[in-house]
Amino acid sequence: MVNISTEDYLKAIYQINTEKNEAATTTEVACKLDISKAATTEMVQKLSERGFINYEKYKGVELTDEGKKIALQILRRHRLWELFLIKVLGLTWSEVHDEAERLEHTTSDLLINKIDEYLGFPDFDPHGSPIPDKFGVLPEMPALTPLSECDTGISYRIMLVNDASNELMNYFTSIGIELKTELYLSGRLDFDRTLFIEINGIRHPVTEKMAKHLFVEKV
Amino acid sequence: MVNISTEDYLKAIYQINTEKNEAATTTEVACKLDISKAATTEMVQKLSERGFINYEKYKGVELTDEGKKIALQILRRHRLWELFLIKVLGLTWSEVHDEAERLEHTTSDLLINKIDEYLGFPDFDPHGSPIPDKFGVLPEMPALTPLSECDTGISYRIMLVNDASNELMNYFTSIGIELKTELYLSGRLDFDRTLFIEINGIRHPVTEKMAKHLFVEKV
DNA sequence: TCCAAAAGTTAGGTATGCCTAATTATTTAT
DNA sequence: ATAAATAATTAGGCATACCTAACTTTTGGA
Ligand SMILES: [Mn+2]
Ligand SMILES: [Mn+2]
Ligand SMILES: [Mn+2]
Ligand SMILES: [Mn+2]
Repeated sequence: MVNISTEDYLKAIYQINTEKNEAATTTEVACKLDISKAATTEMVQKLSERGFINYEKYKGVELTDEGKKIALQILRRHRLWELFLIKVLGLTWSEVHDEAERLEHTTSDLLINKIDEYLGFPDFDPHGSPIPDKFGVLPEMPALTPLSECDTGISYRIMLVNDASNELMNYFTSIGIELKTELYLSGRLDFDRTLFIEINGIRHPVTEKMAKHLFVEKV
Repeated sequence: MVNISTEDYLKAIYQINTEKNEAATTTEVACKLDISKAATTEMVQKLSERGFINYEKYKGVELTDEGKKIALQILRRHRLWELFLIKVLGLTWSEVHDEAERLEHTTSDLLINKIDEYLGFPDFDPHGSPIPDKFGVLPEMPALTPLSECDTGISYRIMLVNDASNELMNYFTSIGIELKTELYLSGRLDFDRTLFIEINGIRHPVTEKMAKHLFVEKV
C-alpha cells in the first residue's frame, strides 16, 4: 500500500493536472505541498519508478491510470469527510479542510463507504467539489467560470469555492458567501481588477486573487 | 507536538503500567507494539529525554505526568472513535479497533470533543473500557475479575472485553459474548483450566487464554 | 555461589522524506 | 543569437524509526 506522503503527492498532482489540463511542474507541486523543489524532484522520481506518474526530466509530471485511481480515492475520502464533519458533527466550513487533510489518510474503504451511505451517496462536498463514487467515477458537473473572469452587471450563483486557506473561508463566510449564494457583480476597478459584489443588497469588495477561488454560473 | 510513534509508545506503556501496576519492561513494550527490543530501547531513551517517561537502564519505564496526559488523550480518542463507529456508522465489534488505532492519531481536540458531545459524553467504550473526559479524568469503575480467576457454579456479567485480536472478537460474538452478556460458569477442567460457560442455555468451552480477556462481575 | 538462560542494550546499517547549496537545462528578453 | 533569469536537478546532509547481530547485565536454578 501507499503511505501518507505518496497520497498527498498524487492528490496534488491530480489537482494541478486537472486545473491546467497539462503536466504539473516541479515548482507547482513543491508549492502546493509547501516543500522544496529538490525534495519534489526526488519524490517524483520515486513515484515514477513505482508507476504512479509519468515523469520526463524537465518536462513535468502526469498521473498514470494507477496514480489517478489513488488520487481519486484520496479526494473521495477528503470530500466525504468534509461533508460528514459539517453535516453530522457540526464543524464549520473553515474547520473541516485541515481535519480532512489528515483523516483522508487513515480511513479504510469499509469506513468511507459507510460514511458515503450515511450521507446518502452525495455528489458534492461542502465547497461544491465533486465526490468520486466508490469506483472512482466523478459525477457530471456543469462548466463553471471563476468570478474573476465574469462580466459585470450580471447575477451569478456560487457553485464551487476552492478551499485554500481557513482565513479566506472565514472571510467569505463573514461577508455572506456560501455555496449556492447568489450575488450581483456590480463593478470592477481597472486599477487592480478588484471586484464589487452585492449580497442581500450589501456591497463588498473582492480582490482578484479572492475571486479566482469563486466559481459561478449565471443565475 | 508528538508524532504517531510517540503516541503509540506512550499508550502502550500506559496500558502495561496500568495492568501490572509497575514499570513496563522493554520486552513487554516491544511485544505490544510488535517491534524489536532494540528499537524499543532506542525509542525509550528518546522518550525519556523528552520527559514523557522515567527510564532507568535495565529497570523498565513508567510514564511521567506529561506522558500520562498524552496517553490518556490517545485512549480517549481511540475509545470515543470505537463507540462512534459502532453506534453511528454501524461497524462491528471486530472492525472498530484497527480503524480507531489509526484515527486516534489524526483527530483534533475540536473534533474529538464534538464526537464526545454527539455521543452524550459516554463513560465506557464498546468493550467496556473507561473513556477519559476532556480533562483526562477517567470515570469511576468497579473492580473487575478476569473470568479465568472466577469460581465455578456462579453467574457473571461481562463488563469488559480486552480487545486484542479481531479473530477473538469475532469468536466471542459468534458464541453470544457481548458487553453486558450474562453467563453461567459451569465448570473448569483440571487438565488445562479450560472453562465451560453457559449462555442462553448453550454450553461453550473457553480456553484459559481467552478467559483472561473477559472481565466480569457477579450478577 | 556461580553459571547459563533470559532480558536488555549497543553497534552498525537501511529506508524514507525532508533540507540547503551547487550545478545544469530551459526560457525569455534584448 | 545570446546572455540573463528562471526552473529543475544533483550532491551532500540530517532526523526518524526501524532492523539484525553482538555484547552486557540481571536473574533464577542447581
Ligand atoms: Mn478540502
Ligand atoms: Mn492529506
Ligand atoms: Mn480498541
Ligand atoms: Mn495507534
